[in-house]
Amino acid sequence: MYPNLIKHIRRHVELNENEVQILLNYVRPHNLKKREFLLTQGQICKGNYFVEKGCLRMFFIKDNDTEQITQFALETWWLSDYFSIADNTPSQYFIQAIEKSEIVSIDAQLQDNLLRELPQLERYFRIIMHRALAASQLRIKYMYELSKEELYNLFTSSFPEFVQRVPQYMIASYLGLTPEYVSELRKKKP
Amino acid sequence: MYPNLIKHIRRHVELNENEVQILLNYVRPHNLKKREFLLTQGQICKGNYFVEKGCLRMFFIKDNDTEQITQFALETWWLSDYFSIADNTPSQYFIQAIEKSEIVSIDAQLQDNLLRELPQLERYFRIIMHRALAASQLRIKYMYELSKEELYNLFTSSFPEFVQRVPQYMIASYLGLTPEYVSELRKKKP
DNA sequence: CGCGACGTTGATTTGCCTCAACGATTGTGG
DNA sequence: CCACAATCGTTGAGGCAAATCAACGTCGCG
Repeated sequence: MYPNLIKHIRRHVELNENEVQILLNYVRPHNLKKREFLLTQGQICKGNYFVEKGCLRMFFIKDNDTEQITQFALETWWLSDYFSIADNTPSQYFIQAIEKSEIVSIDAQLQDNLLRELPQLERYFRIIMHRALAASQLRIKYMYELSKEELYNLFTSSFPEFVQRVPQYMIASYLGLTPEYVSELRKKKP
Repeated sequence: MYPNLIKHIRRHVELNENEVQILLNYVRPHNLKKREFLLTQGQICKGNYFVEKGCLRMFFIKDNDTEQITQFALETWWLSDYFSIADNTPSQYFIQAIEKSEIVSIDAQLQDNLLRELPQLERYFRIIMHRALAASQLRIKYMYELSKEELYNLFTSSFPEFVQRVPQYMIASYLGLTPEYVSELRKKKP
């Protein structure tokens, strides 16, 4: 049951079999088909989502009616609208499965109870949030530092397997450039 | 002693007088003059910095030798290179006082011991990291969503008092635009 | 006073977008 | 299993937001 989640937690804190059972009372499975949604704009984001298997994207709609992807999540990544969860405010985002996916969620309402029962998870989630924040800081640095072309080259050489897995226009969207321009860049250096 | 820090922690978790004393064993004051540095590029970031009074900026140097500001920190904000702390790797950043400032730091090496002595701080820092991550997600959304002009207008109308406090070229740098262009925007709508 | 830090102005350039049109591939209902 | 429509990627022409470059005003401070 959720081997990736349990393994991931145990990489950071202790969790015996009994405690695993307690945890399981608080989590919910979501088996998603390709293109199925976990969250849509206007809803309050109710969960923190862990990818057991598959792949998610988070995006919002810009004024010109195009989708702007802000996050991907692969196996063992957590994904959520942390602003909506923190302030209990309607989300601006959609979260959608890019492919058939197995997701585990922890309900935001119940998370406090869970953390009271298993206090070591305070530590686990602190570490997870810390790492996510580090990643976010680095990403912002790249956005300031690199041209669109450099961003594209860095991303494709850092995640070659991922680039195979998802359509090109999603990579383009995530990097903040147009599909047309990605095409131009690909022609440039094959 | 550090009234803002204690008050800030107590806004999120319980902390009695005895526990405050324990905390004080782990924190260090830094009284900074204007332009003094807490961190310079190449050092491993050793602390998480809380602004009791004053104002910090974090920046790195781009290839064209210009300073790129990535973060400001005002009173009651925490600031650090979370990547350098997490991976114990040399920082790419400088952290500098913009004005005379009183900073409190928690040493990264000792933080684990502190958290073992005061486990409720696991919760406090989880919440802090969560909020910082929410802010970072929102900022990335704005970077994708808004033009430079809209970014500038949003920032100046959101933080009018802060805009008075720091030189204009720093605002420009943080928003990723040139001082010349800020000048043009200011002329446009006074 | 004079020098360095800060802001402004205008001319020119460019990275990347927009728009429109056209292949190639995928998948789906009849 | 084929027809045909989406979906996805490519190409080229033209345009614009914002950068670069250079030069000059101005203020505060040692």
